[in-house]
Amino acid sequence: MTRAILKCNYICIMTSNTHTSGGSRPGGRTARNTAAVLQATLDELGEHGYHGLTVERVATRSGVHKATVYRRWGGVDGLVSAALEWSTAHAWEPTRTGDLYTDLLRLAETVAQGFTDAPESDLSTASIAAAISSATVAEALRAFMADRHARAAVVVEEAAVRGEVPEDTDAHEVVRVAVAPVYYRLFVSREPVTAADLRRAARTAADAASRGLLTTDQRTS
Amino acid sequence: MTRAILKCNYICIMTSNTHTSGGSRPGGRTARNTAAVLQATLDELGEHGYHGLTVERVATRSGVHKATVYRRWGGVDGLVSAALEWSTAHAWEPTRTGDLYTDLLRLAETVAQGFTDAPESDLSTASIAAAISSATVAEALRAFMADRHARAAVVVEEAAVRGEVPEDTDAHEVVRVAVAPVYYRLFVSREPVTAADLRRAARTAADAASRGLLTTDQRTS
DNA sequence: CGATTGACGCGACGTTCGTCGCGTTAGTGA
DNA sequence: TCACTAACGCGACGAACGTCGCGTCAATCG
Repeated sequence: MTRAILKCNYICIMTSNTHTSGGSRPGGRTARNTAAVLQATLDELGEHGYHGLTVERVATRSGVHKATVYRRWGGVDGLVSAALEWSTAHAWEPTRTGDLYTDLLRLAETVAQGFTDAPESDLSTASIAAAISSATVAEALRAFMADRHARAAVVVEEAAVRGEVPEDTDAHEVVRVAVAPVYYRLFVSREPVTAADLRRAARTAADAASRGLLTTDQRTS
Repeated sequence: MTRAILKCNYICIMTSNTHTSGGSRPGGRTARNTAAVLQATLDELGEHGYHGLTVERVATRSGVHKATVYRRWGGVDGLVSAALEWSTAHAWEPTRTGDLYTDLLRLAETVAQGFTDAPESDLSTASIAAAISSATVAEALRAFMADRHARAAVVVEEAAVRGEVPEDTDAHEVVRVAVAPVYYRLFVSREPVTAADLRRAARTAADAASRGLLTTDQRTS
């Protein structure tokens, strides 16, 4: 399943994770192991989820010895963290349609799909879960989300240029208002996420922004 | 630590969990074990968090045998689920000040404190984490949140009566818009949650509601 | 091309987890 | 009060987890 994407991952990891070893010998075998292990981690996450993610299974599947995995990644959390950090390198761009509401709707749809349909949904969900227990994963998730936020903010800044929203609109806050309800339904209230919910979230964020409710100098009592 | 509250829990569990055994013998020993085990679960959650929650430790601390815990609760997820279901019974009421913004602010503050300062913060966090891996906990969390949502919606309905917001305002959506950013920062973007953030979330929800952006018949393209 | 040395493979070890069968205890109802 | 039986206590068991010491391999550099 999803062989094409996984193959892509394989190559990306091989070329981008030479720095992961950090030390003095980023040689071919180490990089090859890194690729195999992270690939196996993603596969295992897809089949058994975060709860069923085991170092022993990852080691067996990747062909790398168990002790090596423990030495280099420290355990399950380290594996998830490494996989998440790789995702940060995998650049992402928001779709820009020239209309703020539509852009935010695409954003919300991306989030919803990213935790349900998408091939990386298991990694995404695992990251949320692992970040609660592990400070390492929490930091990796924070960095990942900061990167995505910075990229997503572009759609709001362009809307400001077009005059759709005030100049001093807080782009990050607009993004938050648009996507937060999606995460809330997925992980907290456990309500289903319908297409109408996504539209409402995007509509609320866009309208609130255009009416100047989400400016940077908002002084709230 | 927090002995008074835990004592309260103890009594509540003893009296309210007679139905938990469900079957034909809700006798004194069973109820006593239930109280001891759930109490130990809360204590362990407070000391070691969800990641460090172990059936064996809960059994030892409660004085109930390990096999019994596995039989009745099935494992760690069952313990968290049972503790969460008890919390649902522990009725909660939102503070009502007569002003929608202030009420929503109190709501957001309650959420933020409920995951950081409060004595039950460990249970709350554990529930979010466990619900990702366990369908049982997910259902318990859904029921819990549905109850809280229904109770919180009152502040919006009263605002509608006062004329602060349109009659056809979607009370649940207003609550969602007010609290979702808090959860988002806590568990997803991993940003700090400041008092200003809480005020902004409440302000946005209150303003959006008063301007008719959150009505039930909102037809979004 | 050969020496160096960091990373890896290997197997064994102690620990913890979750399950099982059986004997005992203690609520329940006559 | 007494028999009944559901629930519990108990100890042992296999399996999986995570760690360790040691021998080997291969990437790097002279």
